[in-house]
Amino acid sequence: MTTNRRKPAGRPATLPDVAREAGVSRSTASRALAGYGSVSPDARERVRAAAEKLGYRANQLARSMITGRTHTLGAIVADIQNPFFAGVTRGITDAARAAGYQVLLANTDEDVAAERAAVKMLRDKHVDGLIVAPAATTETAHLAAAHAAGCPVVLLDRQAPGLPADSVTVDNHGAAQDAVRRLLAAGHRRIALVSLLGTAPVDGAGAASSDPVSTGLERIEGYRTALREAGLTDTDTYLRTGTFHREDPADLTAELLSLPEPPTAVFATDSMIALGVLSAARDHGLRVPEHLSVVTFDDTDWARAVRPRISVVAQPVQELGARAVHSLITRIEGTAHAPEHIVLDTEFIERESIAPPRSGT
Amino acid sequence: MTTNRRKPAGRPATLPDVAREAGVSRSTASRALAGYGSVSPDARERVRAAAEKLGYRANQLARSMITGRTHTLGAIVADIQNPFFAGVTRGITDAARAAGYQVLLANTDEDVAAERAAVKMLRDKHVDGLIVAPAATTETAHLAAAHAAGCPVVLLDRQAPGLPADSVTVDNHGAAQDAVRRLLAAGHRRIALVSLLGTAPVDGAGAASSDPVSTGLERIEGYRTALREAGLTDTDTYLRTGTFHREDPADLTAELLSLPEPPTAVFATDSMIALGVLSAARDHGLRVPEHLSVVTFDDTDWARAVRPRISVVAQPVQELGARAVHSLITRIEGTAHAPEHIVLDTEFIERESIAPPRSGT
DNA sequence: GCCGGCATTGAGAACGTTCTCACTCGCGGT
DNA sequence: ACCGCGAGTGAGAACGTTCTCAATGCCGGC
Repeated sequence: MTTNRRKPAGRPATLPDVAREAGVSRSTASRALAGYGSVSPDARERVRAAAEKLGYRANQLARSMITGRTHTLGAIVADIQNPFFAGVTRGITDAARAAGYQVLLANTDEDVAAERAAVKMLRDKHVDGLIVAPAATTETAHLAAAHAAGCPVVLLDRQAPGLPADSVTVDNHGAAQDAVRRLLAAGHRRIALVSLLGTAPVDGAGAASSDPVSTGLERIEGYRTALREAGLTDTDTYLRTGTFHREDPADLTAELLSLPEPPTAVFATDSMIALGVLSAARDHGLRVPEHLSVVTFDDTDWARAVRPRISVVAQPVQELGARAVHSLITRIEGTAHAPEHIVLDTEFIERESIAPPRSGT
Repeated sequence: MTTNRRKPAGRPATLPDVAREAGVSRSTASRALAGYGSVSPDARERVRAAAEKLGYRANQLARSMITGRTHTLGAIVADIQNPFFAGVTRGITDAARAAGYQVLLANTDEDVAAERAAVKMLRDKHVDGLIVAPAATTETAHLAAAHAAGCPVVLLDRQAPGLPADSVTVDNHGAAQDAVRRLLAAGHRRIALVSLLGTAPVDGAGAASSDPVSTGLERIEGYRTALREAGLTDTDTYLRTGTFHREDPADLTAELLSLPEPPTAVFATDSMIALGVLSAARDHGLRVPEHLSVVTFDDTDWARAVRPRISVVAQPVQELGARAVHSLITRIEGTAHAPEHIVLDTEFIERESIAPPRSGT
């Protein structure tokens, strides 16, 4: 009974199949389905019916060959497991899908070489544009090249000075300054900052990382500004920065807490560092906020569920991703215009992790 | 001085450009670069040099048109912001990249319609295969269709009975049973389970969700088995299941804690539910583990940083993703074979969130 | 000297679309 | 009766590869 072998399809129906079924040419079928040019109502309906009957779905690869558009965006982030980037990625995929785009995802682990490789692969696949949280501020030749070659780039969360690309960030300096001010207002004077910056230097050269990312640096500057405002000139005594995959924030904190005059408050530059801080505090038998006040960037789900609930600088993570997508798509579909730098607002969420310092300073 | 306008390239170099530069035909250039057929050492070298000089990169779209392979995998998960899926996605992207594949990502929010739409888009883009954490157990026609049409599917974290697809899961029943046994061993008798299952039913029909996912069900069965083992026949008194986006795990827990005879221990079926449980416990002025013992699936970063540290059933999240990729790629590249069902081991990590119940049962 | 075989090569088709162009109608205006 | 025009249509090129196939040249064996 299955002798009729038209529809069952060994291979999926193509445009010629639809055209044949509808009794028109490929051109007319294409016009009818894509809705351009002019097609008689009759032909249009016959094509529609034929397409439906055969279960026709246009091959996007072939279409992309012609149009030069893949309707695919590349997203290059440091680590999807970091709640910040998870949220950002969520924002990206949702906004992209709403706009009719798909997202090709790549992790870099803050490694510039991995980022370069990712850009290469994504461009080979002809993504229409790139959303990148760059691993380094200065080594951005691959991004500049992509941009120049007509594959627009929008920077996410981080700036890259020389690059004529759009960017979507928050006011890290201001937000950090504000957070530290709150600690100062509670009476703290010995306020630490714990952060992780950049990747391990390639040459065994040095102490600091070779090329830290802008975000961390701005937060540190905000911290320093707040301290100076309060008349504290020695802004780096309690400043601890480590390197990704090398230092553990918990160790950095442990060292701080073992100081003769340990800090009474800690400012963590992201949620994963805050976890290390909390862990170290516990190991030292310190209670938050009685013995140690804690503030961190990023309002993760656990920050409002743990005891005490943690006061945080909340970033609009999903919106960050969504705005990046919109910037990118306007640039893809629109005309050339000067790079725009979108700066979104953060929100300080006061909870229970800040208290006045125990005894006097 | 820039009159020579060969290399500067208005458009990227194509194979004909390379062939011309090397003084050979397209065919030879293609053979030299792809490394098949036979090419003289001389020609091979000239082509290589020409390609390098022009900065030639093969257009993967065009290649895919011919070969029928895109070297792209589709990953369809419920919610990338859930740490479990974030970890799984990390495993997927890493394993895929190592194998020379890219990953197209889609979120479903546990919504079958969204899943269907995602499958459609991804197949239009001609992904070589699909990794899916299906939102429903029975509504899998779109997955079966993809599989039958030569777009292999591997199920991740969840089973779908009728589907002849590979799967990678953990032993949810056993792991849940083991976790509840630990609570029983600590002396608990009133042990609750809090879970979220399926999506809201489309018709306003009913109490329970229409088509819950296998994972949650298996965990519930494991819980029941453990209780029955211990001679507790009434296994559903403290069983609370809600619906995604409708019920809040914290509310479910709050209701349990307000019971005349409240549970002395709670088993959460994933980390986001555990957060709700913890939150509700805090709101009721209950301390963990003194007043309430807590165990959960998923070893997230915060579980070992908060006080008390939470005992968990750790799933090998990254490996789950990596194994799914490997299964999928062997099926893509290999010959047809019977569906294989990989079951990975979980590990119970004992920490500080379990204590004997306060007074008597 | 002839023939079989192998290495090397290039012409051209194919993949499934979109797009440009030229052609044929039918109709209304002059 | 003729022209112009617009709607509708189809032929064919184009996108940038891979792949099939036939042709060429060279070599050694007989």
